[in-house]
Amino acid sequence: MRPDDLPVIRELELFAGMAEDNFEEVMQPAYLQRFPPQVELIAEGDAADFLHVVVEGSVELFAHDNGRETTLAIIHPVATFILAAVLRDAPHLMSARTLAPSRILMIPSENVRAVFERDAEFARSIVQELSIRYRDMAKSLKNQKLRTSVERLANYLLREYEEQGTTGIVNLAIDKKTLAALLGMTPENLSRAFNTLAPYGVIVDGAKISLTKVPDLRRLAKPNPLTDDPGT
Amino acid sequence: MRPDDLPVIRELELFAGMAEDNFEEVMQPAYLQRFPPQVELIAEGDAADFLHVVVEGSVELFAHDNGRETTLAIIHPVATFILAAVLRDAPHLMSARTLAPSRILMIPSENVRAVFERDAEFARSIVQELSIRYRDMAKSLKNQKLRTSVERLANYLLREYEEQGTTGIVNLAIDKKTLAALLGMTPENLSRAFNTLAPYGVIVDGAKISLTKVPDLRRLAKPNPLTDDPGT
DNA sequence: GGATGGACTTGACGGCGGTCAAATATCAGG
DNA sequence: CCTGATATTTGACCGCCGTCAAGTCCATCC
Repeated sequence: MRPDDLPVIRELELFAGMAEDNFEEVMQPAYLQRFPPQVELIAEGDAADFLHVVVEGSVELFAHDNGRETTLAIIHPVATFILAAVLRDAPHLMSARTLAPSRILMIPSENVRAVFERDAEFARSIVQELSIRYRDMAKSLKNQKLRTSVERLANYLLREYEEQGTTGIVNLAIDKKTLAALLGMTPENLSRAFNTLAPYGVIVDGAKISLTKVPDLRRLAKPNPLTDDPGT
Repeated sequence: MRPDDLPVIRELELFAGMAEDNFEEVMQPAYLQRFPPQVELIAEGDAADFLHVVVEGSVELFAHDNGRETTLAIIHPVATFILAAVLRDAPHLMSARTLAPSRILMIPSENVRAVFERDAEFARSIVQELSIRYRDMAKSLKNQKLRTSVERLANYLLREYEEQGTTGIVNLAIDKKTLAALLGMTPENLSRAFNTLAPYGVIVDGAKISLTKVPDLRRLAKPNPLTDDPGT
């Protein structure tokens, strides 16, 4: 592990409050590994042996059922994933693969659980993290059940627009195929959804999306903090 | 509160492990109230002032966006709901209404949070509860994104079939309109979905559903523990 | 028993979104 | 710069599912 990685991880909400020696105990057996893109880190049904932290790159959480596959979330640095499975010592409900070249920190589950037992501050952080994850999942379900695919795309673009600093340009961090799966549609349909949004000032140039009529787009999307705002 | 209610609540996973005096501290300011059907207990956006426990009856969790409404879950006794909002002291993402005449226990959020701070066993239980809720939500999202409406209905029937003791009869505990919203479709479409399942031995008589060809139905539904099994 | 209202079903129709196939664009190697 | 592989777009078509409207069924209340 590079010496300058540890402080970044230490500053994660999840680890920020815990006692120093407990932090060391959790990190000591952990190891940081580099992965090329498209490596499957976790398969649905596997035991949750490690808590994962994306230190660099990005990770897609996806799942299968019948022959179909869908994307449930994209994890960007620095963030943890699959906490719930680790805490319950239960099989993973989702698979995970790297999207970009990534560095992943892997902490043995038993160490996480052991320190959770005796560090009250860490327990508190875990509860907050889990609550956020639960609420994000609830928002995704609302998004999926209550909106059409065009509305989901419009809201996604507006969210990225805010996060990327409200310049007129949104850069898609993931390829369109993955975006389609995340938004719950096929790549063909995503392409058509972009065309549908053209009259609302959405101009597509590869991964670079220009938004020239944000108020119009907002009127169409009707964003709702109780469905869209992540991490609250 | 009736004297025989307390032991039932005490036995909930969430409260079972905590110290007796802490349990009393949580329960002392709580109050148990009776509600007729179709009363809105919570509205989306409200502050989470109370942790709720369904002691008797049933409660529907639902949400709005644009003009649309959908059902996200049905809570049966004895179980808590909206834990995550309480723990984060954040606005509710979902509304809640009684479906049947119900008795609801309401525990002030601050008391829950206060005891959480100092009862490690209670903290542990909360983490387990939250993890289960998170995973159930993830399963719902998979169910919704990866299955057609007929498949969702078939899997719902098979789950009820198991829970109701694998007699050939499944009794719908909720009306068809609510079931349709829970499964993410319109009442009209639910009606058609039942017809579609007729060749698979699904016979509808009001709220009484007979399953006469369970193996056939199972072949169609392809149930998957990682999508269907609740509470793991 | 008949009337009233709500729950549920059925039919007609249309649109959203999926599938399949082909065209086009993009990009990494050579 | 060329080439194959991959990503994306487009067109044709169709099925699933939503909407609207009109039944039908059923429980409840005179």
